[in-house]
Amino acid sequence: MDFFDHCRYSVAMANRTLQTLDPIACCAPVRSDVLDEAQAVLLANSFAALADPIRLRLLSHIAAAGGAEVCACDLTVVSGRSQPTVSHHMKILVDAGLVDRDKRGLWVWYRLVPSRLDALRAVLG
Amino acid sequence: MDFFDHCRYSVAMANRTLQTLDPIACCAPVRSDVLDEAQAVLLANSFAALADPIRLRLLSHIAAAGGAEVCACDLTVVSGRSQPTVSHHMKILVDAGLVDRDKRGLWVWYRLVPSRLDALRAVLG
DNA sequence: CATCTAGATTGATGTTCGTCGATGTAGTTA
DNA sequence: TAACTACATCGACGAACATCAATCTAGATG
Repeated sequence: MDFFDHCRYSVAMANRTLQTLDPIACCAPVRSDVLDEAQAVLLANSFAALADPIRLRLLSHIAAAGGAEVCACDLTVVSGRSQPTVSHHMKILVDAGLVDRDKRGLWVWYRLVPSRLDALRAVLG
Repeated sequence: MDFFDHCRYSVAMANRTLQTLDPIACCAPVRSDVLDEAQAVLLANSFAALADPIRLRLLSHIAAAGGAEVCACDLTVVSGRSQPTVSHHMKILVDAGLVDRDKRGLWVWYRLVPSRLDALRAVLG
């Protein structure tokens, strides 16, 4: 089975007409991607920050503050994890640009970065 | 430093007025989350499917087909990975509900599930 | 100065993940 | 039937991750 058999098969099996498409483009083994390697790595890193239940709940808690800031001292209770673990997860959220960190005196305050979430939403649209 | 000192400190340091807010709500150590544990686990699983550069490029390639289907046989070249690795990643995308799988004859065809991506977008908004 | 406190960092441990060669399986071809 | 093909699964390996006790650091307090 050669290249054009492959094309014909795809047409028959997909049960669609391809008259308006270039028969070469329809089966080209290499197609130019929307995402290049570098973009994919950056985006994957952002989504990885969201790929943990604890971080999602921490983020949700901060988001629920409605633009106000949330004290780090409350987050251990919210997440049910130890202080070092919460600190670790918050660092990941801050590094991903999803949350801003501000230390004032002994306490650390976090607030959402809505533009960063908007950017991720745009990627999914 | 007691509970109310904590409140006063937060007010002073945040340099914001809190007249319109309940002083107890402002510093409540436990606040009801938007996401409960179960929701967070489910969502984290979906985002984890997007948290890999290879999977993002595979998804992007399928999305670039504009609603049409893409043959699995093209994806090894697109991703630059071995056939078992691609199969592994596509299973994760299918299990996450982001992609539909259809085997016809010897070939497997994938297509995007836009509603699933929309659902994730809604979570970020 | 010494003491106390909130949070970051370190180090160690068990788990999960990405990867691919080898093999299995369903479907096609001759 | 036997040979071939496209994809899935298995098994193993190294890398990355989540977790927390112990420790460090910066800032406040006395």
